[in-house]
Amino acid sequence: MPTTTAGPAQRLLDAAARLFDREGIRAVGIDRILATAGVARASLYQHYGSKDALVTAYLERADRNDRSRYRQSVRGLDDDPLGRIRAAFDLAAAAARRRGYRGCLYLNAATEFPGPASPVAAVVAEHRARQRTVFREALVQLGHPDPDETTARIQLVYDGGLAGSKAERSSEPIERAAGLAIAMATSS
Amino acid sequence: MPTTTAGPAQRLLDAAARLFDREGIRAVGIDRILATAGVARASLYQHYGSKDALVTAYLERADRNDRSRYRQSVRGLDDDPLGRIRAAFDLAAAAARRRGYRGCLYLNAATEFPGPASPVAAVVAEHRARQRTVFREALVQLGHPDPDETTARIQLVYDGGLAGSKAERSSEPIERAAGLAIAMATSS
DNA sequence: ACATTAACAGACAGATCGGTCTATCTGTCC
DNA sequence: GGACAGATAGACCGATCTGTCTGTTAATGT
Repeated sequence: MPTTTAGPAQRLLDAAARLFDREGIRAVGIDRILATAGVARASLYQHYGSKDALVTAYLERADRNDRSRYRQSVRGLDDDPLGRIRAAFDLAAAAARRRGYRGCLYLNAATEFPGPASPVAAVVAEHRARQRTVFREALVQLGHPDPDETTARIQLVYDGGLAGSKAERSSEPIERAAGLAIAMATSS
Repeated sequence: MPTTTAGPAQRLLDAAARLFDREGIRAVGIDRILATAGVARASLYQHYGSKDALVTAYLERADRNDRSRYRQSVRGLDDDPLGRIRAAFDLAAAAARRRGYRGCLYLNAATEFPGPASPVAAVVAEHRARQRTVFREALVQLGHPDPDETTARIQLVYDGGLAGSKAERSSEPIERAAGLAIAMATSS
């Protein structure tokens, strides 16, 4: 059995991710996704039930992928907390260097689907909480005197870096944010 | 002649701003705007020609309003550059304290209308350039040794503050950003 | 060989989208 | 009073939206 081609559910998610990332969620209709994925209309509703459900599935998979990429890039850095912080920013910087970078995928989704009750709000909050945990654990391991405040500051420059890189279409802001974050983490 | 009620053009802009700010641009259709403004369909196309044109008019008016609010809040601060920086952040913090705050209006618009060719991209870029000028002039007046890099850093934390306040639905991030910006501006 | 299942194609429904049009009404200026 | 400009209401257009439905085809397991 040579690799079976990816099933419809997978292909739908792949297509949705590509289109959502490039053009935004509301701007992309079901038909575009179906055509891109080469999947029948009925299959989408069979597997996901609605576009909204597909959207949250897309966000959740993105979060899973981000987490796995991060885990892979910090392999062997258990004793290098600063390296882990740097790795988190490096991943963001790599994303920002890609053509057509549109900034933080989660904040973008929150922009298109406002309201705390929205299912996307939960995914976004979870993503950010995990992100904070990464920073905080590194700071604690570094013996930083004020890990809470510094975690908040690092997330601040992280957010600003992504927003700036999006607006200026340059990786410079997120790289500058990385430098500031490292400085914050190592200062007194 | 007692104040004539605002004309259709004005009412349309008011209604569009209210709805766009709360729900996003793509999420709001023409009909909702017309109903909210109490304006006839033809009047919208008479005055603006298209929804896209209304959107850019909305952005441009927001920018004008922001600028005027800033100018008013720095009246008398010609010799207090630090006060001007603080004023800029205070305005943002006041906005972040309002219920249903959705973050930077311009970045949100850029999210919904990606593409450097989009007419909103120009308005966003202009807004950000003017913002940088405010910071930079204050830093120069302060005699800061590296106004360029510091301007970039202040905009970084400004962006991060707005993004964080949006995501966390709290004014805390933008207030933290204000503190960092002041520190950056006053440090050697 | 046959039943079951999953995916397929595509028609269809109802709503809404942005945008155009006609026709009526209201006020103002001459 | 009569022309005119601007605003009104609302029908209408084609396109597109999400979602449902019918029917067919292909693969699977027993």
